[in-house]
Amino acid sequence: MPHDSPQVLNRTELFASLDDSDIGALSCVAMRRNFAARDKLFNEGDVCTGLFIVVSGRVRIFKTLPNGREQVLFFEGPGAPVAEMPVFDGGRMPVSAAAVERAVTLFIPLPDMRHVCKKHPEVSLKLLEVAGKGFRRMVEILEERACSTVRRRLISWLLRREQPERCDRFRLAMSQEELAAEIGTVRELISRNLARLQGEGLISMDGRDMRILDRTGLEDELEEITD
Amino acid sequence: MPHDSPQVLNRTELFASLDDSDIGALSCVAMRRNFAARDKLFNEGDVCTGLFIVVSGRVRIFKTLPNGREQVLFFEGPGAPVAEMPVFDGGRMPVSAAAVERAVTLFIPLPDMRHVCKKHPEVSLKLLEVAGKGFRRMVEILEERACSTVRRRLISWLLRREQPERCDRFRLAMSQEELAAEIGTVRELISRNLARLQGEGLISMDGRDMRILDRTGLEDELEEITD
DNA sequence: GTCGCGCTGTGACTGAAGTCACATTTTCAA
DNA sequence: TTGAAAATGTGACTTCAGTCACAGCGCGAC
Repeated sequence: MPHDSPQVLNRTELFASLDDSDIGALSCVAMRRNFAARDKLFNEGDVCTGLFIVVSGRVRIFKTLPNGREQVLFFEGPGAPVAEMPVFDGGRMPVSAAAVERAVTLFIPLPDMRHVCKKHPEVSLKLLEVAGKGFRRMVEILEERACSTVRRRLISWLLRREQPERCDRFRLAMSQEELAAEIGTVRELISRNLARLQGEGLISMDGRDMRILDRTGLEDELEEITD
Repeated sequence: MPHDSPQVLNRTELFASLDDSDIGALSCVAMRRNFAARDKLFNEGDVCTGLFIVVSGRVRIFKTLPNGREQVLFFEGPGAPVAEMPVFDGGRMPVSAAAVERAVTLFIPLPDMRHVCKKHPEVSLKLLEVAGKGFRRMVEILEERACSTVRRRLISWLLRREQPERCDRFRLAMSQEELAAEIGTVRELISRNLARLQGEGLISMDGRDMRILDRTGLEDELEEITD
């Protein structure tokens, strides 16, 4: 059912500036692609044939390291473009992408995308904006990995993972293995550090049900100089 | 002497597609800025007011980590744009840049740059291409830092640092301190690892004069599985 | 129920990275 | 030349990440 694509595209930041006829044209070439949880959108090394727009669900962008471990780079939700960057430099994908949960996307083939960019310079500017954010995120990851302990990264993750204020209880939506990948370490260290945080009275946990007991205590620890 | 700017801009990949009148217009707004060795072009956190085009000399792009150490991200030489990425997302600079040696640049203010991009969609596409390369480089750095030892990174640096084939002798153009920053470690480990490589007969050194004795031996070691 | 399997907790160990302190060498300017 | 500052070499030590092995535990399939 491609007839609802215009509504979707309209709402994306990327194409917000396009008029109806152009949105319509885009909708015609955009292909709906559905993915089950954990399905791959593409793999590192794949030739880049176009970009995806997330319609529903979330997509995990990650890099598989030579030692077999994974480093999660981004999560993208509805409205966000995926794989936008390497589209324009002709190279292969440097990272992989997989659906976190069942996800729907629109796939826009590279030639069509180029065409839109030429016709609407604002779209290129938006893409550059997205690229900029991606770059900032990479710098952030590098910084975190370069001089932060697993404990700090875990605390930071615990604090950042929910936006609503008084949401100090939540359920871990993933295995410790997966959490480890996101933070850039191994399962055992997650287990140990969670246990230690619990022992120190900073959090409590029952299975995957977590509770933050001393939010300010955790925040304070992040403030301390890293050195 | 802004009259030679057209020649310079003409030769950059970024503006190669512009015609003479547009190059001329750009030249008029481009400001020549000279930097002595080690001068900063800009600092992390600076507001982004435009982009630089390197005319001569080299520029080092780096991130200062919270623990006071530096991680070098890129070196940019003549013709390359610097700080192109964050220009378009309105944010502040996430990284710093400094001249390696005496350097000349052209500074193009943000509004002018935006104007050029709107008028010449190809320039945006080129910028996206540059951004893509930058992203790949960041992934590469992340990969290297995440699962490579200092020894491997050092070997890799020794082998990659010169393109001509039979150039197994060369002079270290920087202090061990600076090399450490580039590789992402500290001086002492550089010193130790160089000493060890020498002890193993893989290289020899006399002060900063280096010689690669067993290139294939070094290459072989890089091949070995990282795990 | 109970068998099997994936997930989790933990102790013991290894090895790399980084810190500190200090000795030694180079460099370069007066 | 020489004297101070910068750069380098090195031993001893600490900390932390990661590995291995193995012991529960929870839960669904049958």
